[in-house]
Amino acid sequence: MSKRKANTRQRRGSAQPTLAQVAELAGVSSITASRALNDPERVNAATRQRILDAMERIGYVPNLVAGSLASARSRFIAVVVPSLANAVFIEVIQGLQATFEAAGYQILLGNTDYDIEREHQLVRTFLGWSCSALVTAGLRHTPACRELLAGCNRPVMEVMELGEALDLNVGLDHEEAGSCMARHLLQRGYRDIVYVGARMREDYRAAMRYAGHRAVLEAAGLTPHLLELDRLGSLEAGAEGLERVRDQFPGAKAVHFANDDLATGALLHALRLGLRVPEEIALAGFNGLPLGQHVTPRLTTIQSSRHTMGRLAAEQVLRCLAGEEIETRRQNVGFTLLEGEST
Amino acid sequence: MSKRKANTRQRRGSAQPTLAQVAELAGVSSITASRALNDPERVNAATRQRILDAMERIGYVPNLVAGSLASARSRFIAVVVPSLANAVFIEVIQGLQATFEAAGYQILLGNTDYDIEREHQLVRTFLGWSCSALVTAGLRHTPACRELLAGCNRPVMEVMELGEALDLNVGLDHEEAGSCMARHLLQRGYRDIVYVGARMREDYRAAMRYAGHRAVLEAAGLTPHLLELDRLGSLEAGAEGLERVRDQFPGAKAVHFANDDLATGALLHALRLGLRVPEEIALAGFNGLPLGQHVTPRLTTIQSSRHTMGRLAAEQVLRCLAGEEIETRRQNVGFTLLEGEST
DNA sequence: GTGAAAGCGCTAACAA
DNA sequence: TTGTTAGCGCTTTCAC
Repeated sequence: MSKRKANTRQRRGSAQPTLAQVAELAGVSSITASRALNDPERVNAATRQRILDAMERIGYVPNLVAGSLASARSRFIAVVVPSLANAVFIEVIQGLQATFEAAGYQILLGNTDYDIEREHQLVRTFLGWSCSALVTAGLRHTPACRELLAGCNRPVMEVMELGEALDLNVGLDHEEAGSCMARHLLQRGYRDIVYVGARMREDYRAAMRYAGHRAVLEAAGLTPHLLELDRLGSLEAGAEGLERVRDQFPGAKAVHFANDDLATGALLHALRLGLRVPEEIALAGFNGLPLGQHVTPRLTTIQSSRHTMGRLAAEQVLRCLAGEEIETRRQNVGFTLLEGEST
Repeated sequence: MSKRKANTRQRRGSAQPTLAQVAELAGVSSITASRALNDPERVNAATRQRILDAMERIGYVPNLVAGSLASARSRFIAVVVPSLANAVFIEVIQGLQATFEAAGYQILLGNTDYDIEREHQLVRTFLGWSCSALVTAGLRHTPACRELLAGCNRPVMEVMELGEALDLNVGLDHEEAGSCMARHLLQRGYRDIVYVGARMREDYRAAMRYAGHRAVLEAAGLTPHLLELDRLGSLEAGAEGLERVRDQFPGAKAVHFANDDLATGALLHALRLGLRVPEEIALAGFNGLPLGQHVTPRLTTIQSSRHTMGRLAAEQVLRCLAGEEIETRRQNVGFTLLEGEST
């Protein structure tokens, strides 16, 4: 055969400097260069400095994809939420992010738009990225998704509500929160009470709160009234809710809204209409968003600790990843009734 | 030597089914199984079905890390924002996410907490993940970060403001927005005007708006007054801002706030104090958040289109990734003055 | 339409 | 403290 024709076929070189090049420049093997980054203590200080200098010199950026493939772990935490339009999820994400990023983990964010099929698909994708753990908002999944989560051999954290969790669980009891507010309204003397929800098949935690609300009213011998809006919670929807309550339930004295967006929207709308709150109509919400606490009258609502929920969830997952023994796999962050002047 | 002792050292098997196993079960080679997923047209329909059945049967989840390493591309889009506490960034992210996810890309979200060193670090990390493109909020980066972005050979999109961008740019002219509001206030007859910002070294776009505001006032022969708060914008901070303006600038007739959170906080606080708006004090904001449009009086503000900004940015990046020729690398989404009753 | 071989860039395991 | 070797699971290239 003619000239030793190298059998190296063309390979798309990303043209990025590699660890091997760093190692060569520093006069060490690539594993030593690797250790200089990932396990600095195990490398001689002078050697390490030479390696770091070499990296600097050629502009080395570690290829994390290759590292993950080799080590079969990534520093990704998958976070799956149903919506980004709701401040509540954003705050949970903030709590998660601050804690995970401080520990060197990256968040891989997925938005299901309240579609559990989409959730399943996102979970598959994230598992395909070898994420270290998964955090999902809520306990409801498709059977296939549950199976995937149960068998993935990674910490799985379900936040927001409490219940039969797959693995770890941080949240609050929404039914109890609904009851709490209903009891408050009864205690204030209201009898004609309407609960207003928005897309409760999707926002099923609002339906749980309604269940608690309803149980209290029924136990008191009252008829629960329900109005469901066909759009997600917003100030706009709250205004519409108030209009429709006045139309469909003219005798209503109090309205228990599924969340603060709705309740504040209704409250601001009432002020616009010149309705006296709570004299003519009392309004209550859920979440304890800052907004409701800045309007006059202040909104009566239930304070949930979203940031804490995120932080606790992240801490628990990190503990799990560190191999620590987890004693309490379920944590109840509770809630507080904020009595404003709107009831 | 004794028995053919297999020289296979223990390797952490992730124990997950692999494409090779799928292929074996389906009686094809692994590359065919790969094509059944990534390039279905090139595989015989019956064969493809056999492969998909096999995947289903053994619960195959594609290892995207391995795929990315082999192909040197991921379906990640890095998105770097300075804060998640600000609704504005959330809405841009929503616009980006909806568009990118629909095109099969995942968002890798980074939060710099207004620290451009942290931004640099995040950009390195994301490049290490072979992200397909990067989106950053703003044009300000460390020199090293600029260099990294300029040389990374991927689409780089800078959103929020307009200017000397590295590659692609979608945003609005903040200086002009500040001028626009200042002109509005002058036109309404206000002369004693205070601009209230919050941490403007970090939120430098607020400083740009102030520059526009200031230029208009100076051109009109008026003295610009500035009050800077040492915390990020919030309803709470807005209330404090109003207090401090009344204290430090007793003659002030109008307050131009750097954003709607501040302005609405001030407006709600004024209502609480029983101050008449705009008779005793006029208040204006920036962003056009729903909140300001639901209070009475409605807040005069500037509407920016965050969702559109995100969508346009994503569309532009996708076009770039598809290899299309980009004619306009800079897009101005503009803004609209919303005249409420607060001025 | 399908397959064989090579290797993406890194790290685990073992060895010195 | 450092190095050798193998291979993570997939896709590219080239060949049929």
